[in-house]
Amino acid sequence: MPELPEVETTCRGIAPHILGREIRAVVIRQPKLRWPIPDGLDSELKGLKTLSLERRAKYLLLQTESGTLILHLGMSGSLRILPRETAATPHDHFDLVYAGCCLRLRDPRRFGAVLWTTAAPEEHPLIRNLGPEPLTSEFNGEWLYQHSRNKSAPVKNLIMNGKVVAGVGNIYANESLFLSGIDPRRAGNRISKGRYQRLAHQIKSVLNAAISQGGTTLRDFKRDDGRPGYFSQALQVYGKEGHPCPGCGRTIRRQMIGQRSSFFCSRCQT
DNA sequence: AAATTCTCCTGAAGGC
DNA sequence: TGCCTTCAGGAGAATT
Repeated sequence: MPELPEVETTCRGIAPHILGREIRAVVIRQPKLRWPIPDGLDSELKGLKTLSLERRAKYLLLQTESGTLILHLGMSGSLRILPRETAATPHDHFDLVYAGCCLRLRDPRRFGAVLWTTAAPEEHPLIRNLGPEPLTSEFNGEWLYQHSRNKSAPVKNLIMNGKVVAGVGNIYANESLFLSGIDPRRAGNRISKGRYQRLAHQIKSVLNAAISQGGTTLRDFKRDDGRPGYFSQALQVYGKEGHPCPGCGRTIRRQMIGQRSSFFCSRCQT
């Protein structure tokens, strides 16, 4: 599924094709995504230039002269650049047609979103309350420590809470907790500042590593999207129930935490 | 306020 | 081979 690194990879891969280019047409084949694709988007967008494409959390912000298109890939979404508007398959819900290419959203499970705002995107309700980007210096162990003092819920919930830090999904939450030796079930307010510093460091480290792997898949935008990308080779615990822990050999456990599958080693993670 | 539950949807996987 | 059931998963909304 597209987590932050894949969204970042998508952003970098697509931007060169659409920056500065004019949107010639909009095709909406299936408006029923997580929220309906707004009516009248075609007349709204037609003729506008794409000024920038940026990632915020797992959102992509496509800015034009008169507003911003907010895209989210949900858990099965993918964006591709096609040389031209070609025949659509059943889950190709949305196209932005440019003069020289077509940007197409495919999303079988339709958890994604295409929204439009004419206000500053950082003020949009979906963006406004997001915490800092995990790869910025604003996000660090001190930040996690400060935001965990009144949280008795598991630390895994804390780092997956977008108001605390934006865009850390299930895979990277599991991985970073393993790499920092923290039990995902441990209450947020029962973790020392030093351990939070290690955790913040590992979150950055694992996201950066995955982004650089995503970079190697850049050319492969046609890749089917349901399965993990190349970074799956580097996963230590995610999806590894029953496998030996890479650190100590004990069997990796799986347990639901906050309605999410969690994988960990009960010897290495305390 | 914090924590938990519900919800959207469909491909994949498992059972028989 | 094929049908039926179950489940995962991002994240906002509703509920406790």
